[in-house]
Amino acid sequence: MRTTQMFIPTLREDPGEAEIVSHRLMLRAGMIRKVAAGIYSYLPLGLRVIRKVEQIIREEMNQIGAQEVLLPMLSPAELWKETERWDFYGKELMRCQDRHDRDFCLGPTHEEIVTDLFRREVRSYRQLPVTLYQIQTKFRDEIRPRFGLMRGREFIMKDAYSFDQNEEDAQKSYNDMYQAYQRIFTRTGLHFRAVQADTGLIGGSSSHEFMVLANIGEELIVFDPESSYAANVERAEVVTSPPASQDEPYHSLKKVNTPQTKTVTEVCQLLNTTADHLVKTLLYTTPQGSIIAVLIRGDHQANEIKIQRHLGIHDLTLADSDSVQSVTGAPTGFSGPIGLKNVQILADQAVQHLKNYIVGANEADNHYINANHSRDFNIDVVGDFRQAEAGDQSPHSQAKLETARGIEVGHVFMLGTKYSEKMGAKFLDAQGEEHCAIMGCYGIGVGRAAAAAIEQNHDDRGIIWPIPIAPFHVHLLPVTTSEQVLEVTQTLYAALEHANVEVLLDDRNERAGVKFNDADLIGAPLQVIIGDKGLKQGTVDLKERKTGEITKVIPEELVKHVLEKLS
RNA sequence: CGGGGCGUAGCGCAGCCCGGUAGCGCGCCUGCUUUGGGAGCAGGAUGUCGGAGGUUCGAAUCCUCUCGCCCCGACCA
Repeated sequence: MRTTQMFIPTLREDPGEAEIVSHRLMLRAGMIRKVAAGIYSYLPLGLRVIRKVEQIIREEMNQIGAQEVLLPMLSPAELWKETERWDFYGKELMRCQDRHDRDFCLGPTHEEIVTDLFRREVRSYRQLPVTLYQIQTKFRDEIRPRFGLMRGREFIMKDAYSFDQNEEDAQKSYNDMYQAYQRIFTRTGLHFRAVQADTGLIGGSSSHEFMVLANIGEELIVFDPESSYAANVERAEVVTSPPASQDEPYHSLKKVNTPQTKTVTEVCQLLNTTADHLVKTLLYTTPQGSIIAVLIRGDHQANEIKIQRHLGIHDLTLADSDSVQSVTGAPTGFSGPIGLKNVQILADQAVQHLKNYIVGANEADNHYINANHSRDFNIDVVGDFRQAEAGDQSPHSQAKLETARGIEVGHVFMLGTKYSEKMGAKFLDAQGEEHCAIMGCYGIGVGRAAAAAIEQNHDDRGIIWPIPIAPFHVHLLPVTTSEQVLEVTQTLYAALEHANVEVLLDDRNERAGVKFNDADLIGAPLQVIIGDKGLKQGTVDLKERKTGEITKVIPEELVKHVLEKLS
C-alpha cells in the first residue's frame, strides 16, 4: 500500500482524552477514532491489526474443530427471559424495542442464542460434540468505559460455545480450548498467564482467565512464585493457618467508650492494639431488601464476590447509613454482631480462630472488648469471605503469594448444564435416554488483545508490533527525492509485494524526519530507508524497529534479508 | 451513582479570576526554495467560544439549567 492512498491520519501530539499508552498510540497512529464514550471507529490501519488477530484466532479455532458461525447481534427478550438474564444482567444489557414495542437487546454474549439454535437442531448424541464460534461486535453498557479499546461499550469479541454429551467430553472440549488459547496468545506475541477466575454473570463451575501482565491492567491477580498456581483475587482461595495457641483464656466481655472512632485504625489507636485483634462487621443489603452481616478481621478486606457466590445472589450492596441505623440502632462505625436481631451473620474463617477480640457495640461511641463468638453471639455461616492479598500463604506450596496486575484478554468457562437445563437443550443417548448437553463457553477480546499487545510492545517513539499482528511488515521510506532513489524504491516495493511481504510505501512528499517519526509511531517491525547517501555506497538501510539495528544491504538482496528477519 | 477535572479553529492550548469587537503553536491551502530524524520565506482560509436561559448598554468571561468528555471510586465475562 502507498501512504498517499491510505487513510492514516497520524497525530503529532497526544490527544488530551487518552491516558494510557495503547489508547494514546492507537489514536496517534491513526488506527482508531472515538465516536462516543467507549465507542470507536476502526480506521484502515487499526482494522488491519484487528483482522490479523482475528485470523490467528480463526486458525486456532478451526484447528480444534470449532466451526465458525455468525449469530445476530439483536436478540429477542424472550430468550433472555427464559434464562432469567433479562433481569439478572441488569443495566449493562443494551435494550431496545422494535416498532411493535417488542423488547430486544444488543447481544453482550450469546449463550441464549446459541443454546436456542442447538435445541432446535440437535437430537442425537451422534451429532455431538459440537463447538461453534463467531467473531462479532458485542454490546455492554459499561458503567464506566475507559482506556480506548480496553473497555468499550461496543467491542469485537470472539465467542465460542461447546456442547458435549458427558463430563469427560466436556472437559476435553474445555482443555482443547484452553490449549488453543495458549497458542493464540503466544502467536500474538503477548506475555500472559492463565489464572483461575470467578464465573461472574455467565455462571458455571470452573473457569480460567488469560491475563496479559501489565501495570495498567484492571484485574488484580495473585500467584504462587513456586508453583503454577495463579488466580484472580476475586476468586483466589484463602487458606487459614490454625491459631498458634489455643490456651488463651476467655476474658469477660466489656464495653468501652470509643468516641470519634469511625475506622479500624482509629479504634486500634485508641485501644492500643493492632487490627488483627478487631473484627469489623459489614452490613450488606441483599436484592430482596434484607440485611446480612459479614464479620471480617480488621486487617482483612471483604471479598464481595465470594459473599455473593455463597449467597447465590448478584446485587449485594453495602447498607446505607439509614439501614445501619435502623438495624443496629447506632451510626455506621459502631456495628457489631452482639445483640443483632433478625440478621444472618456470616464470618470469615479467620474470625473463627480469634479470641477476645474487639467489635462494635451497636451503640454510638462504644465498642466491646473481649468478644467471643458462640459465647456472646452466634455465627450462622463460616466461610472464605475475604480478599487474598500479597503475603498470604499459597494453597499449593509453602511460598507466600505475590500480586500482579493483568489485562483479561480471554476467558474460558465450564458451564455445565446451566443453560441447557433452563432452555431444554437435550439430546438422546445410545440408550434412548434424554440428557441436557454439557456446555462450555469461551471468549477473547479481540480489540483488547491488540491494545494489550501495544501495552507490552512500545517505546517512547511509538508502537513496536509483534510480527504476527503488525499492520504491515515493512515500511519503505524513500528519504530523498532523486530519480535514483525513486527508481530503487519502486523496484523494491514491487519486489517485496511480489514476495508477499506486506509493505507500506511512504510516498508522501515529506521530509525524512516526518517519515521516520510516523514510521516509528506506526511500528512496522522493519523499516527500509532509501536515500542518496546509502545508494552512493550501493546500499539501502534495513532497520529493525525494536532494536534500532541497521543492516546495510544491496537492493538486490533486500527481499532475502527481509524474509529472513520476518521468519 | 459519589468525588475531581475539562468543553474556545482539524489537533494541542491561552484568554475567564477583574465583562468591552477571539488569540498562540502545529496542521491545512497557494507560490518559491529546501529535502537522511517533525524545513524556511511570503501570502491565505478556518470559530453558532458544547447547548439553552438569565444578568448587563455589552457575556467566551458573571448566574442558573442542561448535554458531552476524561480521571478516581463503586461496578463489571
